Amino acid sequence: MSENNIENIKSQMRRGVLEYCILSMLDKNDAYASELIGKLKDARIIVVEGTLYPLLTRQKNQGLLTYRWEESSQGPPRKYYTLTDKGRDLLKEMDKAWGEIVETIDILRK
Amino acid sequence: MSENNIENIKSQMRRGVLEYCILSMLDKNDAYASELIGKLKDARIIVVEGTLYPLLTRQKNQGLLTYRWEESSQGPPRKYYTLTDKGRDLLKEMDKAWGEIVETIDILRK
DNA sequence: TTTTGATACCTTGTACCGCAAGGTACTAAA
DNA sequence: TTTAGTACCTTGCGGTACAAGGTATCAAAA
Repeated sequence: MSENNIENIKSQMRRGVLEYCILSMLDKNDAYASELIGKLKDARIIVVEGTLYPLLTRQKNQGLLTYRWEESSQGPPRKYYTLTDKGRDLLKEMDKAWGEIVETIDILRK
Repeated sequence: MSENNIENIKSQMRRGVLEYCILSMLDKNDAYASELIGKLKDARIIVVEGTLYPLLTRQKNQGLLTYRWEESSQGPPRKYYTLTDKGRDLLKEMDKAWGEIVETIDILRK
């Protein structure tokens, strides 16, 4: 119950930064969806497929990302996503917005 | 258009921390809704009434808050909210969760 | 005394988004 | 030829922020 509650809270907090995380990761390296999910899990940010796929599609439709298909040596082909210039610009704005929020919370908690 | 987009992003980011902000503020002082809205606005976290009132009611129903009515020298009576022990406990968990997320983003951005 | 402005409470309808669950398809190994 | 692993994607549901509109109290101005 309390477990459930805090999980819910964490999920809420993640909500706001998920887009930011995706763009951040793609800023460093192109990646495909399953890969991103794995990395986020490692970073203790749990995301399920039903969340990520629509998100990537949304970002692509907004012109923040593009993708290309690449064959895999094992398994089906992968859809590698790449940040566009527009995506990079937005990422910079997100950096600023994130910094502001962190700062604000810091002040509120003192 | 781009303006709109970044505002949306900020709104999303706020989304995850709003509950946390409310409990944090009430941890320091009892307060009533309009007062909280004002303080959040000062902290550059914009929240409208239609967001805050249901949120406070939700937190109250979860046993995180209680309230009492107090007369005002000018204007209608005010509903002062107070953190419960349960609310304080949850706040501690939120502190931890928030710290983790900030740390994670920090790593992802490097 | 009635109207206006400020303060404070609250609700309804809409849109968005994360999640659970389920589905398809390709490849390799058993 | 069936099973396991990988990778893609969609549908339905529930929760939540926001826009907009509504009610009530009090004090001061008209």
